[in-house]
Amino acid sequence: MIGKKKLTIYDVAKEAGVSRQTISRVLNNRPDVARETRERVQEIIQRLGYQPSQLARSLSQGTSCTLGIVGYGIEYYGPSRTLSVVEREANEHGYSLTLSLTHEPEEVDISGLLNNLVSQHVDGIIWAVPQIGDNREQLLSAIANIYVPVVCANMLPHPSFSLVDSNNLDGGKMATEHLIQQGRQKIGIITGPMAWIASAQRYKSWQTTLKSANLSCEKGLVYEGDWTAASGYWGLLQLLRDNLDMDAVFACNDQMALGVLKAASELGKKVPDDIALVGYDNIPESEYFSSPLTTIRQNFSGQGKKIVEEIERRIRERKEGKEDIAKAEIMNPELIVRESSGPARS
Amino acid sequence: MIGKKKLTIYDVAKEAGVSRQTISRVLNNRPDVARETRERVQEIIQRLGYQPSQLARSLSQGTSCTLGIVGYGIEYYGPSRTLSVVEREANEHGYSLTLSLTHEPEEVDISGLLNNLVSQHVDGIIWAVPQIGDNREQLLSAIANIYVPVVCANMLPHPSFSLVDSNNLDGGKMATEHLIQQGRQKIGIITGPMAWIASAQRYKSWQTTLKSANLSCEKGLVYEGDWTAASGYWGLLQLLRDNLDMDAVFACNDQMALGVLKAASELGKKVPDDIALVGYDNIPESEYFSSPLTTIRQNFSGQGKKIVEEIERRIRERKEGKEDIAKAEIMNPELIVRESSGPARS
DNA sequence: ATTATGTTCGTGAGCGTTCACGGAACCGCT
DNA sequence: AGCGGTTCCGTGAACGCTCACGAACATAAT
Repeated sequence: MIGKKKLTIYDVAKEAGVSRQTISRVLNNRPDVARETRERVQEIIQRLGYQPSQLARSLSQGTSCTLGIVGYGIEYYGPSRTLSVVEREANEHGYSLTLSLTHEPEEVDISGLLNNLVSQHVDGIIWAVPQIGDNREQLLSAIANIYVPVVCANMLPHPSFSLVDSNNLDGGKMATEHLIQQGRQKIGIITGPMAWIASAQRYKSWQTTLKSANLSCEKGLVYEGDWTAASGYWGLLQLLRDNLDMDAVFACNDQMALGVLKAASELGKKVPDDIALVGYDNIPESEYFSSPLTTIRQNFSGQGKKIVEEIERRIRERKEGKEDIAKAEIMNPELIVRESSGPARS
Repeated sequence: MIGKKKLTIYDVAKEAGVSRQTISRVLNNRPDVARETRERVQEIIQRLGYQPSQLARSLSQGTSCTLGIVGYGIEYYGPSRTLSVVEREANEHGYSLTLSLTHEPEEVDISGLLNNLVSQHVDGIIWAVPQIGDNREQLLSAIANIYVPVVCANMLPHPSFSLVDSNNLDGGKMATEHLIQQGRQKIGIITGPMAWIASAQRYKSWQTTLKSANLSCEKGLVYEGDWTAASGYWGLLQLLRDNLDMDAVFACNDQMALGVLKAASELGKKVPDDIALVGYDNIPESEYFSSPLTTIRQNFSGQGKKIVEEIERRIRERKEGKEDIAKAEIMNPELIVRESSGPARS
């Protein structure tokens, strides 16, 4: 259909022999149009295949029914799940999504990103980039010049934005306590990059939980990974070299746990007999690892729902002239027990 | 920054004591502006933090610098990789992305989806939903009413749209031939859902390759999975029950291959000694499976690049008044040999 | 001095909608 | 006949920008 021009409301009006405003009224289900006229217009719209321009509508109404979403790492399980759910929910609420991705989280021009979204008149912004390094500060200063509501995932809370997050402190605690309850005495940890707040929190929980159980949490039991299976593999090698008697590992995501399983098997260590293992995320594959993985499940789909609900609420309240207040919601993760954290060899 | 109104070009013009057109010229780097004026205006824009409305621009210029992308299954590795690369490339070419996802590919209103994108005046549409069931026919009839270029990933070619795909026939052939070369005699297959064209193609290649090697490809060697590790697990159980002497399996994605590994280990079958295994996709984890996975790598990042290049070309050629012709590009996958397909037990 | 050539800038119109207003036609009632 | 109240519909303006045109002025060429 090359060269065919887009139909406008005028074309429909001419065809129906009425004014553009009458067409507009039909399109928006307004009263003040005779039933006979309405039906005739609807028929013509149908026949011509006319589609009103959302663009012109946005300009005229001052609201675009579009949300901007900034994401990171959507090739990984958590972020892509969140994005998927957010899209579905947004759609259900009548919103389209404009997608921006940060590919290298460090050197990104956050202010430029957000301004770009604002220039497209998005009604709200979802910031789904995890807190890494100082990007929270940058975000805060960028938000200061923005007049649409912002909802974040995976940040420390702040009054300038709404927050929906999963409780990493709780998750880390559950994982560690579970290993202790299984009778493990020397529990190592393979963290994600420490610049990630999620990593830091899980690590901190591991530390405090061990401390209060009077177990060792010395530096030698910590390996900083980078979320990849490779780093889990090398992590276990190093931890075991330094701690021959280590009998459990908390891998801060499931991919690294996979690497741990591989390394253990190469070293002739049995999981869970010799080494108990807990992961994080509950990726669908984790149940089918060589030792089905005990892990922490985050409620990504619930998080996605909350995110959209929250942004919808703030947009609505603004429209009604209320002062919208940012809310924070921290969701609880859940321990999924499988075989990888079974009892120690007797 | 609640309540602050968005600045318009008029605000800047008033502040600078010139007309809106002069501001517009500065914004778009047009000539016909005195250097002194230009610098003064730029300074004022900076100081006020003025951001031109992309919306108004789109309406006025008839081009939005926005691409629509329809995706499916972004919680899986391939689609999310593609999306990520496409976003980056689009950005580099100055395009924003409007994201739509189909969550249940069967009952989706394709025409409505595309019309929705068109009503937002996207300059082009990327259809990144795999061919499943009769969605290609639906897509074709929807495209007929659309006047922006469409580029598809993972479909059978057609003159109505450009195509960037990975060669599944080749991939299936490489996998199967490799197993034959390794001396395997009875090679089963665990496919994805047969409604997916990708599944059907990989299956077909498996079949013809075996036939021309005079090996069995009977129905009993085929199990239709659903891409999940679970289906790989059950698939191997069933295949081995029906074929005690089966010595190799082609799992049509890496997740299912993981399930196969699990089932094999439970049955006491060694991989690759008793059963050789080849997967498909080369997900990052596959190297760390209990037996490092031989698999077929698709060049997702190359595909993403081609997709954006192609749509950019068609948009450009249209703008120049040329008649843009749809192109098709089928990229070759690559065999990655690891241990899971090693030689048979002597 | 006159004409041609640039340079710099402003004005009207238009992109495709919706909003706010007002007008015409009809009804029933006094 | 005159009045108020509905019901239905159309016109001007606005959203924020760009395009096409032309005006004003300065400079250079004849």
